[in-house]
Amino acid sequence: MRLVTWNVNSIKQRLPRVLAMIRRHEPDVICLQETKVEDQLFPTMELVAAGYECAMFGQRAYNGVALLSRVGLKDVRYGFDGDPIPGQARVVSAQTGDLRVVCIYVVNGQAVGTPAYGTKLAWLDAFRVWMAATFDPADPLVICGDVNIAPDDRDVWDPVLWRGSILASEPERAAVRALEAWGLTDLGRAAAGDVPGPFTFWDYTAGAFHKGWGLRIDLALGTAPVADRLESVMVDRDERKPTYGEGKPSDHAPLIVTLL
DNA sequence: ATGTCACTTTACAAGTGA
Repeated sequence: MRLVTWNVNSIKQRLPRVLAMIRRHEPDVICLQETKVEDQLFPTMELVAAGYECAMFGQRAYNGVALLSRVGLKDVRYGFDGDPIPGQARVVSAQTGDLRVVCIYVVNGQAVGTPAYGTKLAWLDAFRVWMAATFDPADPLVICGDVNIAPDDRDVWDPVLWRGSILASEPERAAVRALEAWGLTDLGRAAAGDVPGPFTFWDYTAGAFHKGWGLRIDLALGTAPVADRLESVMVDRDERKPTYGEGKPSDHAPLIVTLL
């Protein structure tokens, strides 16, 4: 079983690269974030032609998530009970194969101390409460998505520069730990050990990718039955290269998780 | 820190969010 999670920053702009990624990695399940499109304009035909059933939860211009599977989707749920900002499309989940997959796009938060930052922390808490009330950590479940948090200093390119700032602040990191405490393992960190990264995001500005200024903010968090099946986790960094593939890159690269 | 991108609009440049 192979899963990919990828913040595509507009599925309309990124469709050729998504189709090429599918040919390269042949994932069973794909979690997309920042699709930025209403459901009726989602490229369902092209992805069905590629072999995937599609559950999309989108909106115009902002946010938007989608869950694609070539092993079937059952019990699809759109959003979550208790969402403090229910007008924003950020979570879609379903049963696929033997897994419950929860595709999430966490609030960015803009900057520490802003209203958006408060919304981010409130959203993360409400999401955790819903998860705990709805699912059982003894079951095979994985949360995949753009979490917009680098869990610790190994997940930022310059820990001193990033200390305390948005995406790396202690309250954000505590929110990830609270999710893990419910019964989830950070599969990317489990695979990498103490090696920094692997980064999944490089800012578009300042030549960040070329300079290695990356962050690991796209995560796959699995319950114990999933963590026990972990074979490998890798990042397809080629997808972040401007010269690779068709059209411009997203600012995120796909995270590929393979389970036994 | 700042070599960007995508989207939207009493649109054809500028604001917003990332």
